[in-house]
Amino acid sequence: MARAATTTDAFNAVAEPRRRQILDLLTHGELAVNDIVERMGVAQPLVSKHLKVLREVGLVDVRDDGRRRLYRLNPVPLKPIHEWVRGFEQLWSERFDRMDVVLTELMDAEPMEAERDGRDDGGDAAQRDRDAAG
Amino acid sequence: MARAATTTDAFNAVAEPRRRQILDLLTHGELAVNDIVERMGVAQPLVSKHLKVLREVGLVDVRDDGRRRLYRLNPVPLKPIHEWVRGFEQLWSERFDRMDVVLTELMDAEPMEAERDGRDDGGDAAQRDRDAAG
DNA sequence: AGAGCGTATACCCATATGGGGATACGTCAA
DNA sequence: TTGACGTATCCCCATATGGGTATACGCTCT
Repeated sequence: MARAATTTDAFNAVAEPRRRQILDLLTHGELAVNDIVERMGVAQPLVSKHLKVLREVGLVDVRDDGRRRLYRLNPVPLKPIHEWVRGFEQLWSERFDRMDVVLTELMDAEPMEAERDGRDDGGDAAQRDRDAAG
Repeated sequence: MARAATTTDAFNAVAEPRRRQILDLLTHGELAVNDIVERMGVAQPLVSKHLKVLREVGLVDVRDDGRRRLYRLNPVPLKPIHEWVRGFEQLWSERFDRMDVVLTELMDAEPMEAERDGRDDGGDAAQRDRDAAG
């Protein structure tokens, strides 16, 4: 075997930068292939291929408009990704939790946001038993 | 060219199911390669390879423990992913239109937080002008 | 019908991938 | 030191990929 088909799930579909870019573009609303081609500056066939992948994963919907095809974003398949990553969100905040050194590190590394507010939404894996760690 | 190197960014690293699985496992705390091998039931070299990728992307840290190597999760590189996907979060709720139905849904779907506290870190594309959509 | 535009496909290539098997390397146990 | 264990690497393969170019398909307009 080689690698799993990219067209399999959103995770793979989104792993490709150009595909992400397309999704970003579609965020602004429906776009015809050519619009995307222009905005991305890549060959049309390329765009069509990427769109195909996105279509197969369900990240975009198509609509015929005369001789054009309007693509529309369908963010729903991103949900699993969001959910999965969300499980780790607390970790990169809580990393402090039982850390000590880390605190220092963070202090001068990124003093910005992303920590306070003890949200414990649905972190499946994440905090389940991070105590088993130490 | 072929595809971009998987080792390039977290997006790619995480596109591989096994790699995600490893990260999930590491959620419970440090693990030696063999632990992972057992829990996943795949060949050891395979695991080592995946770990290498994860290492290169910074998703795991290694620590030497005698003849074992303990791997530890480092969720930080997931942040960009989280942030990117988060930009779409609203969309898959707003999809119905933009605020009407959604409001209701939000009400009883996630009464929690997750948006208040005006962190607007990386919501690049997403809501920028979803009004251009209609 | 014919011309032209917009898009999808087909085909070809180079390459990185995930996986397998064997093995080298480093560390601990005798 | 020798042997066993734990892990990383090496080499090999099949395959899917992203990209390029050419072309086929579909629709619109004249």
